[in-house]
Amino acid sequence: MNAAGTRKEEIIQTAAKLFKEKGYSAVTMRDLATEMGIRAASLYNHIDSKQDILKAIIITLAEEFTTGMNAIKSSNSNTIDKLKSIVSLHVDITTKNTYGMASLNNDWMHLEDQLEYYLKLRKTYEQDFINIIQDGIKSNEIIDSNPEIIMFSILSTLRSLYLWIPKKEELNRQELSINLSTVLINGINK
Amino acid sequence: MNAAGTRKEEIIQTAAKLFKEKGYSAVTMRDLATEMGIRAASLYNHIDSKQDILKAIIITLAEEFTTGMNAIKSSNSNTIDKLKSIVSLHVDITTKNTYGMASLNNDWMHLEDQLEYYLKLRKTYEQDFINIIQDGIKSNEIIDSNPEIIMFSILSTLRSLYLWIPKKEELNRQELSINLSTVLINGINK
DNA sequence: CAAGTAAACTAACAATTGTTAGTTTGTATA
DNA sequence: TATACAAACTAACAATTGTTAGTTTACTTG
Repeated sequence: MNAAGTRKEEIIQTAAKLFKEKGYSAVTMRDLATEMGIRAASLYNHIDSKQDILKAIIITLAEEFTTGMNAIKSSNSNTIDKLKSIVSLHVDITTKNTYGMASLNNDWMHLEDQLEYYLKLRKTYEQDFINIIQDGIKSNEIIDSNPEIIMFSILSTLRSLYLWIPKKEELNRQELSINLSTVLINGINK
Repeated sequence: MNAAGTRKEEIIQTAAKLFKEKGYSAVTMRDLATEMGIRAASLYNHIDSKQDILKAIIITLAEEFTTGMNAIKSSNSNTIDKLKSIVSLHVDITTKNTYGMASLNNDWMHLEDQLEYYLKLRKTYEQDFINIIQDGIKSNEIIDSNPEIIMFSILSTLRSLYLWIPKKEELNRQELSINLSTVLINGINK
């Protein structure tokens, strides 16, 4: 039983929560222990190092995004539907792990051994995203504007979801996903 | 001559650069001194504390945004033009101080004495932004969608500009501002 | 009951942290 | 030439950091 529900997983989730509030560097192992109601040394019965925690949080999420993107790009939907799927992917993952998304966005540079691997996953993700946009421009489905600006604009919003979702509990996932897609794709001009 | 060009200002700008790369907590006074080519203790001839540097970076920027927003909301432009002005405001400030924008976005929670003041400025800024959107919905200038989602979507993109502007040197400010306004306001659907 | 094990503990470490005190150096001004 | 001052320096501090070693506690299982 080395999956969810273990003590290690509890520690990682608690760490993610603290990392969201103060960032990886500002959270001490004693902070984390206090939050868990134990002593700092006791943490090491379950995890190898502080770095080990960060790695678990970030790499898990980055791989989820990679898996999701692979499914989307190999589907035979049109461009608009692919973009809507990307929005849903971010809403889903962020809803399930709001705390972890903060680390993914803000603390990836503190990865040590896994930094290169993370950067590779991110770069591939962004390239896949741009390819979808470029296909949509060629097929005349979306406006012929700078693909990087389009991606940047959408992705910035999706990457910031972790800041915003916790405050909007009344809005369910599907509803948020649809609203966001509308605003991002159709704009707000009347 | 206590403004730009002083040694203190050099230190603050260098600090902002390091803070962008690793975050406030992960940058030590010795890191900063090394980057300046001096010893850590020498920094204290010019600044009061590490916290003092963070305060200078963040509060200066936050007040620039407040000033800009006050000008926009008291203008008698229509909603679309006000939104375009907000885009320009962010592009301008971010272009002039890319490093500082990283601290504003990611290290505000490490403010001590000035935290409350910062939060007040931010809250007011967001409320002004929402008011502009709500006015635009009432006057039928923009679509009747959730105002918070609209603000969140636009503001997320604008707040992420600091990550993106340094990589796009060929694109000038005005061009970027126009492109972004188009995508954010009119969407990408054809 | 005996053995094993998960999970906590105390105590300590070497390194690093922000900061202070006091001093030296070089340059500009009176 | 004497004075002042900006800006660097060395040396040290008390506190905090991540981590290790070794031990104790309380269940669970054979």
